[in-house]
Amino acid sequence: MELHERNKRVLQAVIDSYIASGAPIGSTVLVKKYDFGVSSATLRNIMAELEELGFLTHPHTSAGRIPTDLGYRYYIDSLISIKNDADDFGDQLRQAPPLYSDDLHELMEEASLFLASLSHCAGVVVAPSEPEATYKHIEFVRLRGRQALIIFVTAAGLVQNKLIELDESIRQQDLNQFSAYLVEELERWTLTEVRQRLLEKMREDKLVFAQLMDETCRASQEVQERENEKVYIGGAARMLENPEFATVDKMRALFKAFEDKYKLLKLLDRSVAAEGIKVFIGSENPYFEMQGCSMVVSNYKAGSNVVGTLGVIGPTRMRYKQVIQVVDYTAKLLSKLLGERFKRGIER
Amino acid sequence: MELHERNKRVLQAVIDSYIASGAPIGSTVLVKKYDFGVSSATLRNIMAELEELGFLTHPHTSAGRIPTDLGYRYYIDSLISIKNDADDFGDQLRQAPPLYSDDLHELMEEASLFLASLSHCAGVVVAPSEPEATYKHIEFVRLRGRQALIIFVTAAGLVQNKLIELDESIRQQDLNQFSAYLVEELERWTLTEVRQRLLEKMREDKLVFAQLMDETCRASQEVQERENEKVYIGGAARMLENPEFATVDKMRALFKAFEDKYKLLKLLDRSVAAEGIKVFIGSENPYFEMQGCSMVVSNYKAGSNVVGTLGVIGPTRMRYKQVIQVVDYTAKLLSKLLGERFKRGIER
DNA sequence: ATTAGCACTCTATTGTGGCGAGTGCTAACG
DNA sequence: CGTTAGCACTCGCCACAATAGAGTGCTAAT
Repeated sequence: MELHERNKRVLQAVIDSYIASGAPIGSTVLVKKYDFGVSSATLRNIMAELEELGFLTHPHTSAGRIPTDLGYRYYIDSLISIKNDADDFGDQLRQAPPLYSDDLHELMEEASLFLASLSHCAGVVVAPSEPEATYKHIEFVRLRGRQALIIFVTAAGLVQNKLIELDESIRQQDLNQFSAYLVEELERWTLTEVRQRLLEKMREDKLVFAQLMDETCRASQEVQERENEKVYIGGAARMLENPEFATVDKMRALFKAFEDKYKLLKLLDRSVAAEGIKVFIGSENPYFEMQGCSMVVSNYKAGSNVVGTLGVIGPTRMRYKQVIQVVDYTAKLLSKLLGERFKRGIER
Repeated sequence: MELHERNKRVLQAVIDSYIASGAPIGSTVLVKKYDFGVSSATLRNIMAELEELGFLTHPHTSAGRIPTDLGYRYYIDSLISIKNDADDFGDQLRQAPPLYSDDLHELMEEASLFLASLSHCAGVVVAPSEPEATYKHIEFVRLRGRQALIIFVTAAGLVQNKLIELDESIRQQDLNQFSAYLVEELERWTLTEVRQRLLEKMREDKLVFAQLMDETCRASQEVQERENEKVYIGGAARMLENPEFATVDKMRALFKAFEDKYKLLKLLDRSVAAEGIKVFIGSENPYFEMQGCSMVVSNYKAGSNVVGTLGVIGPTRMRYKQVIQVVDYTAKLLSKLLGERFKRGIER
């Protein structure tokens, strides 16, 4: 769909103004704020045209225009040109306090808060999912009685643990030996492969470690599933700063939606495949039935692999230009941190 | 302060009704709902008396009575008798889905959500703080280059980790040996004591492990501090169900307050000393300047030691009878879980 | 001490009219 | 034909008034 140059500029002006003020934009306001060289009557004609095309609407007869979802879509796809724009956000981004935690969980949480504070929306980070069983280390620690802790250290330096029941006959010494064996094998094979090899090798041998191996695989899987379900939502209260959520019902609906992390996860996972920034406007996201919300999401990597998704959820009327920069910057920042720290581990 | 029996009953009736309905209670309502055997005029006199004593107030001349903070205080201290009451909550509590996670972090989060869902308020759990350095296991895992992960397993089965820089000259084999040495010593001594002994023993020996030991102590301290700052807030959105937070400003203030976890921590820590349930009504809690909020808190234990605090934050007009039961039950439940699982570890 | 009765107070709700912003349409203009 | 000035019309917003209703406080009687 191609518009005349002037109409494009009008559409952009309306959306810019509306994003800035939150109030419907009338023709006279445009005349005063922008220099189109035409009268308000002409602008009215243009706006009527844009409305007919579905880019604008107005809440009632005697109100100014506001963008439709389609209008925002066109705005995002064709009208935003960050380069030329005065509102480059880079300086502020670089001045923001960086992420510093060395604990991966905390790092994710920091990232979500970072996103939130810079975008004035809710920040969302989906925990990194690593390819199956790329462990750097596996350790068994006996607690009391039959209970023991199995500890996994992933290639990315993430430490996970799970409580298991262990046969009393297995001594800590055996465990250490088994752990050492595993660690060595994991240099070359994945956990399931190791299991396969171990079973073959042991067919004639005693089967005491076979059970332990199964237990380990099961624990690994469970721990990984648990990890994959993690979604960090930071600064949800930031959303309340926006006047669109000024009614109690809207707020309540919003927080209800945030509580259902699983749905959110599904929604975000959809975007994991393609790289780059993606913007979902209002009704465009089917799972998230929250009205009037948009998402700006991107992927982050560890080394050369895409491992997770992060982004921002805010009102459809958000400062896309800035938010897109924030999300992009954060994704790159997180990728850099993960890459720097654990490059070797991940790339193997 | 002793009231006449009848006046007590009136005060209780007013507060019960107000908690149930949220609207100011008039004299005629009381006559209809309760059987005091007196007319509304007498009740008006009684209520005027109670107001003079500071237990009740009314928002404007032609409105019914609502409790003051002092009124609630008297209600909590003298009028609540759970035993006799029909609204025993025990059955519902026992029917609630239990806490099941074996990961301590998740267990805390589950507990906070458990509190929230049963109380319809926000649930808060302060992470357990264990006495200094009661570790069950310490492990070193080399990542790439100088980086290594140091992993602590506390007596309660909590796994903590911290990234450290390590001299390249130290081989993984040395690390394993050192770890084995530490684990053995930790059976009898705390980490700082081990450090002391090691330094004495090594004075003449090579000092390579002294540095590692220092690093370990520092990491331990940092990890512990990090742990002690953890506050789990579950179901904050539950608060929105209460009509008192129907205005946007209240909501915003509330969530702002929740975001400042540090203040909350301070507030909750104050109650760690004494055992049993405590109720802080409205303005009684100085740090938490949120108007119209009360807290019901208790401690939980691991074995015989008090290790943490948990509770509920909600509107001053909350169902104290139920909430007190919920908090008590949850505290005992969590204590039981921790005690069962890690009894031997903690008690050593 | 308790009660019935009544005047009084204050809130919440509903209805009304005026104001202002902004549109859509028409007719005139270059 | 695109642009513009002018004007009637629509609708939300706000202030104001009128009304109904709930509940109190006081007084006098029991």
